[in-house]
Amino acid sequence: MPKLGMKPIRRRQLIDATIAVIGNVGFSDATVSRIAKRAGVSPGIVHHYFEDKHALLEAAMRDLLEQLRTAVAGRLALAETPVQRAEAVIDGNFSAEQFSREAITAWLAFWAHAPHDPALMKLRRINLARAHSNLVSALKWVMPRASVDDAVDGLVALIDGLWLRAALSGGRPDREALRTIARDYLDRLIGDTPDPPSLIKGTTRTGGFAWER
Amino acid sequence: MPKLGMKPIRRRQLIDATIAVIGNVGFSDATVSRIAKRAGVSPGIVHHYFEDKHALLEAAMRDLLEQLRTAVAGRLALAETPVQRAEAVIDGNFSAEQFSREAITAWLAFWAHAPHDPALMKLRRINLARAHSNLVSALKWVMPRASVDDAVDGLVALIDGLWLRAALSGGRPDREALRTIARDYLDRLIGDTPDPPSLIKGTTRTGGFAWER
Amino acid sequence: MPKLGMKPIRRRQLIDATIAVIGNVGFSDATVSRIAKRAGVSPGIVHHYFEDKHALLEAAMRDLLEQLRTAVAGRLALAETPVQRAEAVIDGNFSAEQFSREAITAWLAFWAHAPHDPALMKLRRINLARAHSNLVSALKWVMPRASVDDAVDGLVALIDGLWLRAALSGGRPDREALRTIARDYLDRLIGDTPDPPSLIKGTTRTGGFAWER
Amino acid sequence: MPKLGMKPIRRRQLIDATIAVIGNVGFSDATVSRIAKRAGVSPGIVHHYFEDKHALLEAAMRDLLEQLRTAVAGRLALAETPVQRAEAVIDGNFSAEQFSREAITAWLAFWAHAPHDPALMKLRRINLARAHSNLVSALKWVMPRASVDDAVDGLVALIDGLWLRAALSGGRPDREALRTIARDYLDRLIGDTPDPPSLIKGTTRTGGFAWER
DNA sequence: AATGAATGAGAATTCATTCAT
DNA sequence: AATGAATGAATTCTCATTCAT
Repeated sequence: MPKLGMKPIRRRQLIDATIAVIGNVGFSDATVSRIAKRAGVSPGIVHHYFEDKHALLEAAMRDLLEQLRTAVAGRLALAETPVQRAEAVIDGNFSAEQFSREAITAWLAFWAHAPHDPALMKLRRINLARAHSNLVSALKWVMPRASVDDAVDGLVALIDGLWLRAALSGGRPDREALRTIARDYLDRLIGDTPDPPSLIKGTTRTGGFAWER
Repeated sequence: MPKLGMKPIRRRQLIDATIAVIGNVGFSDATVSRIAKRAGVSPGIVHHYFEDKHALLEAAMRDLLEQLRTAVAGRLALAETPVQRAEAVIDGNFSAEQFSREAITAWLAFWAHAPHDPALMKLRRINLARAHSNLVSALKWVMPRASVDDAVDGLVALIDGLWLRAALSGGRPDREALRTIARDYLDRLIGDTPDPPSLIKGTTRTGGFAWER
Repeated sequence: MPKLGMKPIRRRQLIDATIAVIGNVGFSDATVSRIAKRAGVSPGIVHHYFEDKHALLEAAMRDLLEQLRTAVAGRLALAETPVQRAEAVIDGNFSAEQFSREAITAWLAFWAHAPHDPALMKLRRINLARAHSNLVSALKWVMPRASVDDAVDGLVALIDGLWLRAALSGGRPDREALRTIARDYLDRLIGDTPDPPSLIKGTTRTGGFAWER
Repeated sequence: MPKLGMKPIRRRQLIDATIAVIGNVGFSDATVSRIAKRAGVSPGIVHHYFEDKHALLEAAMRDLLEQLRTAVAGRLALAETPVQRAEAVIDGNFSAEQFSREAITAWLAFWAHAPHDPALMKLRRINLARAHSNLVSALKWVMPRASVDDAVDGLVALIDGLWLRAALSGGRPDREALRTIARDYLDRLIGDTPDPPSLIKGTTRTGGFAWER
């Protein structure tokens, strides 16, 4: 007798288990059996809910990125100035939800595998494009146009590098310290340019800077 | 076909092949057979020269780090000022020798596996400590003592993040662009503090800064 | 093809196949593949039912000893006098169930391997202790106490030696002839001491011998 | 430059190493490499002195049996009466030369493998025939003809069984105790039949027994 | 004579996937 | 829907044997 509506439940269990297992034993030892056991189901059932192992891995990576997107989006919605928008991106990346050890380690495992997996690479591109877009749309107001691209590249790289460090440091990562480093970099990038009041959300921008759009 | 003293030759061949294969197909698909084929030897011989697969992998990672160390050390030897020393670290990290696609991808694969492999983790720690030491000993002369640690953490993370980006971007990585971003971060960290003339190698330091040692 | 509750069935099949294969080709050529083929299953499934090859071998040896134990125990239950108890041990060891060529040869293979395998050695000790205990508890009534231990050691050794001979003689072993030799040794050990009537099961012992307890 | 006369030296080294290795790690783990290492030579050289691994194993078994033959023969030469001849066989089997732990364990390993190796089986047959012949020629003078065969079979089996016990007991085997058990069995077999004086070596037999030849 | 490099077959074991129930 | 039995391919590693030096 088929239980109805199991699909989303099982998929979620399996995705969570996948991230946990990859985080705990690494990509190459994340076997279907181990994942199934962690999810509390039999190994056979996995292929009922996912085409194959690869589809499960991809769904897990997708899920990880979706969580990140949500964390950033939530903060972006509250930001009122360009600088706050950039800070929202940073804060989202170092929010507690993202920053479990398992998740960070899994994230690293996925990226390491991406060069050999077009589907993961595609996710990476989408993810990167979103981060870029968010940061460019914020920083372009507070720095010379010509500097924005490099600044964004640097900021994204720094965030990634800090995640890498978190994944590779023993013990639980110190989110605050890492975030502070990223925030500091942001500060240095925008120099002492003040957040132009005219850019505050909801107001009409009247004044202007040389590098404004 | 020489029959004596093959050990160093074969070990080098196998290490190179390991890095290449990991770079090309990833950590989990880097089988002993594939590595042997790439090295042009039979699979069986691998265990003649390495205790087991793990020993080979570790030797390969060690080799990768040794290459990096050499690249940095060579540049450090030529540096005359603290700032030049910091630049030497950056430049060594983005030198052409290090920056083959295969090597970068392998590097990422190793780090992703490190959390599950004490031997790799140990290498990571040694490597990190060296980078820190090099940068601290340079930056402490050109910025307030209290800022040095965070600055170094940030710089190391940025470099790692830029490598990550290189590993994950299609096509061949643009070393110059990446290096420029790192150099720019360095500039921002030390502000407009000029390299104190008194610190130039070989001269006697007479003047002083608040944060000098 | 039943799909549930296969465990006991498969384990038995595999144990039987193991004994047969060891009996036929010897310990060193008893590969998992051969055993699986003999059991009519795929090589892979073996590890579904046994932790590893060693666990399978140990289970097989255990099974062999358990069969022997049962054969002896059944006969002991029917014995009414000390001498009959000793004879029960002998008869159990030469009963038809035990004495297939394959089983005897496998038995020898196991003992030969035991010095290098603590698990087998432990089984040997348990097995030996049981045989000793059975024989001591019988012989102590019919011979001087001081002679019992050596007598038991001799009897056990003779039985083992006769098994060895059976394993090493071509053709099918002549159980009867071998048993007769062991029985004769027993007779000589107890001399013409009659089974003391008083010791017959269920009767009260009234008379006495110097060596009675 | 070929060293002359290495052949017997190397063969002996390799045979001794083979027995030692089999005694220490068992038949299935006695690899050519291990044996070569134990003998202090390179693995390749083994095939210079022995056709193949099997030839080496056979030579080792042959050597073991030859040692036993010598030990018995030496004692037989000194025996003057039938009983002494039987005792010589027993004593030879429990002489110190034979009774190293390694040798006994190797002996057991060889017999366990014999059923699957015609060459070993042949050695076994030769060995057995010699023991039988020696014992029959002794015992026929001191017991009824009809009993001799069974008596010999029993004595041989007991000796084998005591070796088995020695191989399987921890610690160093107690030669004396084991020999005593075998001697006692012999005593019981021949009963109180005295060694007929007329049979003493070098004398002429005049009297007679019912079972004399 | 001797080494140790090299091969290739075969060992145990793992694992994604399929399938009968 | 779910299980766990089953397969067969692939993986790491071992080993007897051969061979260039």
